[in-house]
Amino acid sequence: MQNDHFQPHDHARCISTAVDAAERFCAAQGLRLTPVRRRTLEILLSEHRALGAYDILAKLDADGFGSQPPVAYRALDFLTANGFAHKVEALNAYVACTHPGADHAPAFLICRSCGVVEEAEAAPDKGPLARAAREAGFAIERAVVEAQGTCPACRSEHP
Amino acid sequence: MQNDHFQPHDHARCISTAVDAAERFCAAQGLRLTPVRRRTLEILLSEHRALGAYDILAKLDADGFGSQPPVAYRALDFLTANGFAHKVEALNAYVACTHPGADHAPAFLICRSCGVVEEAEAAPDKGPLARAAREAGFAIERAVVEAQGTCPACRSEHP
DNA sequence: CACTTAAATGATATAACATTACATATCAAC
DNA sequence: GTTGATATGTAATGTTATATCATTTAAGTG
Repeated sequence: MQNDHFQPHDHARCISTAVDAAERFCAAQGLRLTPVRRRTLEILLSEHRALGAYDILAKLDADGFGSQPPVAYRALDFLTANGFAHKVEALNAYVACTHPGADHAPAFLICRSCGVVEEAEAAPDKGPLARAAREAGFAIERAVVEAQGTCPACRSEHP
Repeated sequence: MQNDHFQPHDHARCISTAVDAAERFCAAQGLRLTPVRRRTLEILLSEHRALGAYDILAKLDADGFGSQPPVAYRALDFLTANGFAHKVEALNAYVACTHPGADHAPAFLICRSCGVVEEAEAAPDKGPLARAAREAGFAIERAVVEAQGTCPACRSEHP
Protein backbone atom coordinates (compact mmCIF):
# COMPACT_ATOMS: atom_id res chain seq x y z
CA MET A 1 0.00 0.00 0.00
CA GLN A 2 1.35 3.41 -0.88
CA ASN A 3 -0.24 5.13 2.06
CA ASP A 4 -2.14 4.47 5.23
CA HIS A 5 -4.86 6.97 5.90
CA PHE A 6 -6.08 5.19 9.00
CA GLN A 7 -3.12 6.79 10.76
CA PRO A 8 -2.48 10.51 11.30
CA HIS A 9 -0.73 11.97 8.30
CA ASP A 10 0.00 15.19 6.44
CA HIS A 11 -3.44 15.59 4.99
CA ALA A 12 -2.83 18.94 3.31
CA ARG A 13 -0.32 17.09 1.22
CA CYS A 14 -2.93 14.48 0.22
CA ILE A 15 -5.10 17.27 -1.08
CA SER A 16 -2.50 19.25 -2.94
CA THR A 17 -0.95 16.15 -4.47
CA ALA A 18 -4.27 14.88 -5.74
CA VAL A 19 -5.44 18.23 -7.06
CA ASP A 20 -2.11 18.84 -8.77
CA ALA A 21 -2.23 15.40 -10.34
CA ALA A 22 -5.77 16.02 -11.59
CA GLU A 23 -4.76 19.37 -13.03
CA ARG A 24 -1.80 17.94 -14.86
CA PHE A 25 -3.78 14.99 -16.15
CA CYS A 26 -6.56 17.23 -17.45
CA ALA A 27 -4.10 19.57 -19.11
CA ALA A 28 -2.39 16.66 -20.80
CA GLN A 29 -5.66 15.08 -21.97
CA GLY A 30 -7.48 18.25 -22.94
CA LEU A 31 -10.04 17.74 -20.18
CA ARG A 32 -11.62 20.67 -18.40
CA LEU A 33 -11.27 20.75 -14.63
CA THR A 34 -14.01 23.38 -14.27
CA PRO A 35 -14.82 25.16 -10.98
CA VAL A 36 -17.61 22.75 -9.94
CA ARG A 37 -15.48 19.74 -10.78
CA ARG A 38 -12.46 21.08 -9.00
CA ARG A 39 -14.48 22.03 -5.96
CA THR A 40 -16.15 18.61 -5.91
CA LEU A 41 -12.74 16.99 -5.93
CA GLU A 42 -11.62 19.22 -3.06
CA ILE A 43 -14.74 18.36 -1.07
CA LEU A 44 -14.08 14.67 -1.55
CA LEU A 45 -10.44 15.14 -0.63
CA SER A 46 -11.30 17.01 2.56
CA GLU A 47 -11.66 13.67 4.35
CA HIS A 48 -10.73 10.09 3.65
CA ARG A 49 -14.35 9.13 4.07
CA ALA A 50 -16.97 8.40 1.48
CA LEU A 51 -19.47 11.19 0.95
CA GLY A 52 -22.97 10.80 -0.45
CA ALA A 53 -23.87 12.72 -3.57
CA TYR A 54 -26.33 14.80 -1.59
CA ASP A 55 -23.73 15.72 1.03
CA ILE A 56 -21.54 16.98 -1.77
CA LEU A 57 -24.47 18.75 -3.37
CA ALA A 58 -25.18 20.63 -0.14
CA LYS A 59 -21.60 21.88 0.01
CA LEU A 60 -21.61 22.88 -3.64
CA ASP A 61 -24.86 24.73 -3.08
CA ALA A 62 -23.36 26.53 -0.08
CA ASP A 63 -20.45 27.53 -2.30
CA GLY A 64 -22.75 29.14 -4.83
CA PHE A 65 -22.97 26.34 -7.37
CA GLY A 66 -26.27 24.82 -8.39
CA SER A 67 -28.50 23.13 -5.86
CA GLN A 68 -30.02 20.35 -7.95
CA PRO A 69 -28.84 16.71 -7.98
CA PRO A 70 -27.44 16.71 -11.52
CA VAL A 71 -24.88 19.31 -10.45
CA ALA A 72 -23.29 16.84 -8.06
CA TYR A 73 -23.82 13.74 -10.20
CA ARG A 74 -22.29 15.34 -13.28
CA ALA A 75 -19.21 16.42 -11.40
CA LEU A 76 -18.93 12.95 -9.85
CA ASP A 77 -19.34 11.34 -13.26
CA PHE A 78 -16.46 13.40 -14.59
CA LEU A 79 -14.25 12.61 -11.63
CA THR A 80 -14.98 8.90 -11.62
CA ALA A 81 -14.72 8.57 -15.42
CA ASN A 82 -11.22 10.01 -15.25
CA GLY A 83 -10.06 8.14 -12.19
CA PHE A 84 -9.96 11.13 -9.81
CA ALA A 85 -12.64 9.61 -7.60
CA HIS A 86 -14.42 6.30 -7.15
CA LYS A 87 -17.85 5.18 -6.15
CA VAL A 88 -18.01 2.90 -3.13
CA GLU A 89 -20.88 0.62 -4.08
CA ALA A 90 -21.45 -0.82 -0.63
CA LEU A 91 -22.11 2.70 0.70
CA ASN A 92 -23.61 4.38 -2.35
CA ALA A 93 -21.04 7.08 -1.74
CA TYR A 94 -17.93 8.54 -3.29
CA VAL A 95 -14.26 8.89 -2.35
CA ALA A 96 -11.41 10.82 -3.87
CA CYS A 97 -8.64 8.79 -5.38
CA THR A 98 -5.32 9.41 -3.71
CA HIS A 99 -3.22 8.25 -6.65
CA PRO A 100 -5.18 9.41 -9.64
CA GLY A 101 -4.35 9.72 -13.28
CA ALA A 102 -3.79 6.22 -14.48
CA ASP A 103 -6.51 3.77 -15.24
CA HIS A 104 -6.49 1.47 -12.25
CA ALA A 105 -8.54 -1.16 -10.48
CA PRO A 106 -9.33 0.07 -6.99
CA ALA A 107 -10.14 -2.03 -3.94
CA PHE A 108 -11.28 -0.51 -0.68
CA LEU A 109 -10.84 -1.11 3.02
CA ILE A 110 -13.79 0.56 4.73
CA CYS A 111 -13.74 1.07 8.49
CA ARG A 112 -17.21 0.61 9.95
CA SER A 113 -16.22 2.58 13.01
CA CYS A 114 -14.52 5.75 11.77
CA GLY A 115 -15.70 5.60 8.18
CA VAL A 116 -12.25 6.00 6.68
CA VAL A 117 -11.90 4.42 3.27
CA GLU A 118 -8.45 3.27 2.25
CA GLU A 119 -7.75 2.49 -1.36
CA ALA A 120 -5.65 -0.51 -2.30
CA GLU A 121 -4.91 -2.17 -5.61
CA ALA A 122 -7.39 -4.84 -6.68
CA ALA A 123 -4.99 -6.75 -8.96
CA PRO A 124 -7.87 -8.00 -11.08
CA ASP A 125 -5.83 -10.74 -12.73
CA LYS A 126 -4.85 -12.40 -9.47
CA GLY A 127 -6.72 -13.94 -6.60
CA PRO A 128 -9.56 -16.43 -6.26
CA LEU A 129 -12.07 -14.38 -8.22
CA ALA A 130 -9.81 -14.15 -11.24
CA ARG A 131 -9.32 -17.89 -11.09
CA ALA A 132 -13.06 -18.53 -10.94
CA ALA A 133 -13.55 -16.19 -13.88
CA ARG A 134 -10.94 -17.99 -15.97
CA GLU A 135 -12.49 -21.34 -15.20
CA ALA A 136 -15.90 -20.10 -16.29
CA GLY A 137 -14.54 -18.33 -19.37
CA PHE A 138 -15.80 -15.04 -17.97
CA ALA A 139 -14.06 -11.83 -19.10
CA ILE A 140 -13.85 -9.35 -16.25
CA GLU A 141 -14.18 -5.72 -17.29
CA ARG A 142 -14.61 -4.08 -13.92
CA ALA A 143 -14.32 -5.39 -10.39
CA VAL A 144 -15.94 -4.05 -7.24
CA VAL A 145 -13.80 -5.11 -4.30
CA GLU A 146 -14.77 -3.58 -0.98
CA ALA A 147 -13.85 -4.95 2.43
CA GLN A 148 -15.71 -3.70 5.47
CA GLY A 149 -14.28 -4.10 8.93
CA THR A 150 -12.31 -2.20 11.53
CA CYS A 151 -9.10 -0.30 11.11
CA PRO A 152 -6.17 -0.64 13.53
CA ALA A 153 -6.74 2.81 15.03
CA CYS A 154 -10.37 2.02 15.94
CA ARG A 155 -9.52 -1.44 17.31
CA SER A 156 -6.90 -0.03 19.65
CA GLU A 157 -9.44 2.48 20.97
CA HIS A 158 -12.26 -0.04 21.50
CA PRO A 159 -10.42 -3.25 22.24
CA MET B 1 -16.96 -23.46 -9.11
CA GLN B 2 -19.72 -25.86 -8.19
CA ASN B 3 -21.95 -24.85 -11.06
CA ASP B 4 -22.04 -22.76 -14.17
CA HIS B 5 -25.31 -20.99 -14.69
CA PHE B 6 -24.10 -19.16 -17.78
CA GLN B 7 -24.70 -22.44 -19.63
CA PRO B 8 -28.03 -24.22 -20.13
CA HIS B 9 -28.75 -26.45 -17.15
CA ASP B 10 -31.50 -28.24 -15.27
CA HIS B 11 -32.96 -25.18 -13.70
CA ALA B 12 -35.88 -26.88 -11.99
CA ARG B 13 -33.25 -28.71 -10.01
CA CYS B 14 -31.62 -25.43 -8.96
CA ILE B 15 -34.92 -24.31 -7.55
CA SER B 16 -35.90 -27.47 -5.74
CA THR B 17 -32.43 -27.97 -4.31
CA ALA B 18 -32.27 -24.45 -2.93
CA VAL B 19 -35.80 -24.47 -1.52
CA ASP B 20 -35.24 -27.86 0.07
CA ALA B 21 -31.99 -26.68 1.60
CA ALA B 22 -33.69 -23.57 2.98
CA GLU B 23 -36.50 -25.65 4.42
CA ARG B 24 -34.15 -28.04 6.14
CA PHE B 25 -31.96 -25.25 7.46
CA CYS B 26 -34.96 -23.39 8.88
CA ALA B 27 -36.34 -26.54 10.48
CA ALA B 28 -32.99 -27.23 12.08
CA GLN B 29 -32.54 -23.67 13.33
CA GLY B 30 -36.11 -23.01 14.42
CA LEU B 31 -36.53 -20.33 11.75
CA ARG B 32 -39.84 -19.75 10.07
CA LEU B 33 -39.91 -19.99 6.29
CA THR B 34 -43.28 -18.28 6.04
CA PRO B 35 -45.28 -17.99 2.80
CA VAL B 36 -43.93 -14.54 1.83
CA ARG B 37 -40.39 -15.59 2.56
CA ARG B 38 -40.70 -18.83 0.69
CA ARG B 39 -42.36 -17.15 -2.28
CA THR B 40 -39.67 -14.45 -2.31
CA LEU B 41 -37.01 -17.14 -2.43
CA GLU B 42 -38.82 -18.85 -5.30
CA ILE B 43 -39.09 -15.58 -7.19
CA LEU B 44 -35.36 -15.00 -6.79
CA LEU B 45 -34.65 -18.57 -7.83
CA SER B 46 -36.78 -18.28 -10.95
CA GLU B 47 -33.79 -16.78 -12.78
CA HIS B 48 -30.10 -16.53 -12.19
CA ARG B 49 -30.36 -12.78 -12.47
CA ALA B 50 -30.46 -10.12 -9.82
CA LEU B 51 -33.91 -8.70 -9.16
CA GLY B 52 -34.65 -5.32 -7.67
CA ALA B 53 -36.70 -5.17 -4.50
CA TYR B 54 -39.52 -3.51 -6.39
CA ASP B 55 -39.57 -6.20 -9.06
CA ILE B 56 -39.99 -8.74 -6.31
CA LEU B 57 -42.57 -6.59 -4.58
CA ALA B 58 -44.66 -6.42 -7.75
CA LYS B 59 -44.70 -10.22 -7.98
CA LEU B 60 -45.54 -10.63 -4.32
CA ASP B 61 -48.36 -8.14 -4.73
CA ALA B 62 -49.66 -10.06 -7.76
CA ASP B 63 -49.59 -13.20 -5.63
CA GLY B 64 -51.80 -11.61 -3.01
CA PHE B 65 -49.16 -10.56 -0.50
CA GLY B 66 -48.77 -6.96 0.60
CA SER B 67 -47.96 -4.23 -1.86
CA GLN B 68 -45.78 -1.95 0.24
CA PRO B 69 -41.95 -1.90 0.13
CA PRO B 70 -41.42 -3.32 3.63
CA VAL B 71 -43.05 -6.56 2.51
CA ALA B 72 -40.25 -7.19 0.05
CA TYR B 73 -37.46 -5.73 2.15
CA ARG B 74 -38.40 -7.78 5.19
CA ALA B 75 -38.44 -10.99 3.24
CA LEU B 76 -35.12 -10.09 1.64
CA ASP B 77 -33.66 -9.26 5.05
CA PHE B 78 -34.64 -12.68 6.31
CA LEU B 79 -33.24 -14.45 3.26
CA THR B 80 -29.97 -12.54 3.23
CA ALA B 81 -29.48 -12.78 7.00
CA ASN B 82 -29.70 -16.55 6.74
CA GLY B 83 -27.61 -16.95 3.61
CA PHE B 84 -30.47 -17.95 1.28
CA ALA B 85 -29.96 -14.86 -0.86
CA HIS B 86 -27.41 -12.10 -1.31
CA LYS B 87 -27.50 -8.45 -2.21
CA VAL B 88 -25.47 -7.48 -5.25
CA GLU B 89 -24.23 -4.04 -4.24
CA ALA B 90 -23.14 -2.96 -7.69
CA LEU B 91 -26.71 -3.45 -8.95
CA ASN B 92 -28.73 -2.64 -5.84
CA ALA B 93 -30.46 -5.94 -6.47
CA TYR B 94 -30.78 -9.42 -5.03
CA VAL B 95 -29.93 -12.96 -6.09
CA ALA B 96 -30.79 -16.32 -4.63
CA CYS B 97 -27.94 -18.31 -3.23
CA THR B 98 -27.47 -21.61 -5.00
CA HIS B 99 -25.62 -23.30 -2.16
CA PRO B 100 -27.29 -21.90 0.92
CA GLY B 101 -27.24 -22.85 4.54
CA ALA B 102 -23.70 -22.28 5.67
CA ASP B 103 -22.23 -18.92 6.45
CA HIS B 104 -20.12 -18.13 3.44
CA ALA B 105 -18.35 -15.29 1.68
CA PRO B 106 -19.86 -14.85 -1.75
CA ALA B 107 -18.23 -13.33 -4.81
CA PHE B 108 -20.13 -12.65 -8.02
CA LEU B 109 -19.52 -12.77 -11.75
CA ILE B 110 -22.11 -10.50 -13.33
CA CYS B 111 -22.68 -10.60 -17.08
CA ARG B 112 -23.43 -7.12 -18.40
CA SER B 113 -25.03 -8.59 -21.47
CA CYS B 114 -27.45 -11.29 -20.25
CA GLY B 115 -27.58 -10.22 -16.60
CA VAL B 116 -26.81 -13.66 -15.21
CA VAL B 117 -25.10 -13.56 -11.85
CA GLU B 118 -22.86 -16.49 -10.98
CA GLU B 119 -21.81 -17.00 -7.41
CA ALA B 120 -18.26 -18.03 -6.58
CA GLU B 121 -16.36 -18.26 -3.33
CA ALA B 122 -14.60 -15.06 -2.24
CA ALA B 123 -11.94 -16.77 -0.10
CA PRO B 124 -11.62 -13.69 2.08
CA ASP B 125 -8.32 -14.75 3.61
CA LYS B 126 -6.54 -15.08 0.29
CA GLY B 127 -5.78 -12.73 -2.58
CA PRO B 128 -4.36 -9.24 -2.87
CA LEU B 129 -7.04 -7.58 -0.77
CA ALA B 130 -6.39 -9.85 2.17
CA ARG B 131 -2.71 -9.08 1.90
CA ALA B 132 -3.33 -5.31 1.85
CA ALA B 133 -5.60 -5.68 4.88
CA ARG B 134 -2.98 -7.62 6.82
CA GLU B 135 -0.32 -5.03 6.02
CA ALA B 136 -2.57 -2.23 7.23
CA GLY B 137 -3.70 -4.15 10.31
CA PHE B 138 -7.26 -4.01 9.04
CA ALA B 139 -9.70 -6.70 10.24
CA ILE B 140 -12.08 -7.67 7.43
CA GLU B 141 -15.59 -8.56 8.60
CA ARG B 142 -17.38 -8.63 5.28
CA ALA B 143 -16.19 -8.41 1.70
CA VAL B 144 -18.08 -7.27 -1.36
CA VAL B 145 -16.50 -8.87 -4.40
CA GLU B 146 -18.35 -8.37 -7.66
CA ALA B 147 -16.85 -8.71 -11.11
CA GLN B 148 -18.72 -7.27 -14.06
CA GLY B 149 -17.98 -8.39 -17.57
CA THR B 150 -19.21 -10.79 -20.22
CA CYS B 151 -19.95 -14.45 -19.89
CA PRO B 152 -18.76 -17.03 -22.41
CA ALA B 153 -22.25 -17.58 -23.84
CA CYS B 154 -22.70 -13.87 -24.61
CA ARG B 155 -19.22 -13.51 -26.07
CA SER B 156 -19.76 -16.38 -28.49
CA GLU B 157 -23.00 -14.76 -29.64
CA HIS B 158 -21.56 -11.26 -30.16
CA PRO B 159 -17.92 -11.95 -31.04
C1' DC C 1 -13.97 39.47 -34.70
C1' DA C 2 -18.22 36.99 -35.74
C1' DC C 3 -19.95 32.55 -36.41
C1' DT C 4 -20.42 27.80 -35.45
C1' DT C 5 -20.41 23.89 -32.72
C1' DA C 6 -19.53 21.09 -28.80
C1' DA C 7 -19.33 20.87 -23.98
C1' DA C 8 -20.94 22.28 -19.64
C1' DT C 9 -24.39 24.08 -16.52
C1' DG C 10 -29.05 25.39 -14.66
C1' DA C 11 -33.50 23.89 -13.48
C1' DT C 12 -37.68 20.98 -13.32
C1' DA C 13 -39.52 16.77 -12.87
C1' DT C 14 -39.54 12.08 -11.89
C1' DA C 15 -37.71 7.41 -11.23
C1' DA C 16 -35.59 3.92 -8.34
C1' DC C 17 -34.15 2.24 -3.96
C1' DA C 18 -34.92 1.98 1.08
C1' DT C 19 -36.56 2.96 5.95
C1' DT C 20 -39.49 4.57 9.93
C1' DA C 21 -43.45 4.05 12.47
C1' DC C 22 -47.46 2.16 13.99
C1' DA C 23 -51.44 -0.94 13.81
C1' DT C 24 -52.94 -5.72 13.33
C1' DA C 25 -52.46 -10.59 13.06
C1' DT C 26 -50.33 -15.03 13.96
C1' DC C 27 -47.91 -18.37 16.60
C1' DA C 28 -45.82 -20.79 20.50
C1' DA C 29 -45.46 -21.25 25.41
C1' DC C 30 -47.45 -21.27 29.59
C1' DG D 1 -57.18 -18.66 26.73
C1' DT D 2 -53.85 -15.24 27.99
C1' DT D 3 -49.34 -13.62 27.27
C1' DG D 4 -45.37 -12.32 24.82
C1' DA D 5 -42.69 -12.58 20.79
C1' DT D 6 -42.53 -12.67 15.91
C1' DA D 7 -44.41 -11.55 11.55
C1' DT D 8 -47.33 -8.88 8.44
C1' DG D 9 -50.11 -4.83 6.55
C1' DT D 10 -50.08 -0.11 5.44
C1' DA D 11 -49.02 4.86 5.25
C1' DA D 12 -45.71 8.09 5.06
C1' DT D 13 -41.22 9.56 4.24
C1' DG D 14 -36.28 9.49 3.31
C1' DT D 15 -32.39 8.67 0.19
C1' DT D 16 -30.11 7.91 -4.16
C1' DA D 17 -30.14 8.67 -9.14
C1' DT D 18 -31.68 9.93 -13.93
C1' DA D 19 -34.23 12.08 -17.95
C1' DT D 20 -35.17 16.17 -20.30
C1' DC D 21 -34.82 20.63 -22.07
C1' DA D 22 -33.28 25.39 -21.96
C1' DT D 23 -29.28 28.34 -21.46
C1' DT D 24 -24.50 29.50 -21.07
C1' DT D 25 -19.66 29.00 -21.84
C1' DA D 26 -15.51 27.69 -24.34
C1' DA D 27 -12.86 26.47 -28.40
C1' DG D 28 -12.22 26.29 -33.15
C1' DT D 29 -12.73 28.37 -37.80
C1' DG D 30 -13.33 31.61 -41.59
